[in-house]
Amino acid sequence: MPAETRSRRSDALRNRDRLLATAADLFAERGLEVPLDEIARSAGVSIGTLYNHFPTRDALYAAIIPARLDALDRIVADALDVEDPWEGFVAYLEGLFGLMARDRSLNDAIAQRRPAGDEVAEACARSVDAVLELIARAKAGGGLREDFAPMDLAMLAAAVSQVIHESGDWRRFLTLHLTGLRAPTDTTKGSLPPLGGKDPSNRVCLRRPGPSRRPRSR
Amino acid sequence: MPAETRSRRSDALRNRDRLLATAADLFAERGLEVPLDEIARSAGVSIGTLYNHFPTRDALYAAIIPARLDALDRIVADALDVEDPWEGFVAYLEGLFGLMARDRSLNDAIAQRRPAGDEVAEACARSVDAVLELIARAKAGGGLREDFAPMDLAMLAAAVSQVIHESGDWRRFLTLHLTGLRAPTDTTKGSLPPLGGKDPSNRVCLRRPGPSRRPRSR
DNA sequence: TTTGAACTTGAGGGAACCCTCAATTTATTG
DNA sequence: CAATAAATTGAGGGTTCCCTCAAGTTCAAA
Repeated sequence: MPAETRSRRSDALRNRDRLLATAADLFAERGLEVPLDEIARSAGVSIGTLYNHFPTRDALYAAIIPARLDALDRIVADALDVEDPWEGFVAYLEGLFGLMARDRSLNDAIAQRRPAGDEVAEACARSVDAVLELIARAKAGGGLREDFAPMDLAMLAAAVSQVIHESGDWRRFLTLHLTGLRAPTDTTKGSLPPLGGKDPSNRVCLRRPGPSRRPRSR
Repeated sequence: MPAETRSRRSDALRNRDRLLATAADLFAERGLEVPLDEIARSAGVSIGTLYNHFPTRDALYAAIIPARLDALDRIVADALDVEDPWEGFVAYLEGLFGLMARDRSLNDAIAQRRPAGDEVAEACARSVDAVLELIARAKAGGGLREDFAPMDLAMLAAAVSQVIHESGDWRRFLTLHLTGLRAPTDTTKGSLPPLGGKDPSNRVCLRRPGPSRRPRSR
């Protein structure tokens, strides 16, 4: 006889889906601390059902994360596809922080470095390799300073996460961080990208400073 | 007759002092969220007594803040005393963040922009003027980029606060932010300050990049 | 020393959130 | 339509922290 002849009940599947959808929304909007009671209520289900499907908050979050991780993988892949090493590095940062800005739970998850579940840890490890590659390439041919360490990226992520949290203009902040606060000196005149405070089409400036600017396409 | 003929009881004064000292310690060490029960217990006093002296958590914190605000005033004054405008600006940042690193409650207070009490708000306003002055001077003669806005300072404070919170090397982060991530180009070769990862005498690099470096004393 | 006001105490009620489990309902299968 | 396994339910117990207040204690003035 087959291993399992009895299939999952339809209402259980429906409830599970509802819970996941609701939790994803609430986590993205308000962070990881949303009361579980509220998630259950919003999903039109009792708290007991929530616990029935997901014994812990982490289990619930672990069931939501994969989609975000896929997005992250895509961002990393895209960044690696960018020809110019510096632009690729910046594209990664922009993608990652954009994701964090759209989903507060990512923000929280990073801040409290508690990788809810092995799957997350694994996916992080997966992307770490790619990120190291991005960094190496940016150092070799993109003008990233040689003493830049992975720790600096972690600090930057933490920093930007807080800027996002306080509804700051994180793109502006990132641009500042990438280029520094100093005005152009006589020798580097004109090398600073604009900050674009209120610009609705807010993009981090990808261009390298200095005279050697060549347009790039992807 | 005099307005108040009856003096405060000695035990009340003693308890108040103990509460303030204990709360200052705990707030500095663990942030603003320390349970009030614990503060009372640590002070060797009942929770009722705490509430008797300080009806709200904010009232308690408001009674603690002045010392920190004085320190902040001193930092601002010292920064204004620095001759070189850029160095003065950096000295202010270093002082402010150093204060935040030593006292997690400052960190929290800034993060949740809830200026526990008018006194705090007033002191902030007081120092804002001086800070604007520092910024203006740094722009005029210190090479601070012209498009730097107070908002950028607020974002930086938020960012550094998170770096501190996660036990990051905030001096390193600050140096990076001040100078940017790009390696020296041909024209600016040698202008980057060292990051000093494990250096125990960790100071933010105050020197201006470029050839025009003159030592300075205070 | 007495006395009254000032002060302290800590049990306890309330709120928010967590999690469990016995009773009930519902889907599926024969 | 039973029969039964699968799911759902929500009241309730646990924890932590907040805050109050009636009863008790201590100071200091007379």
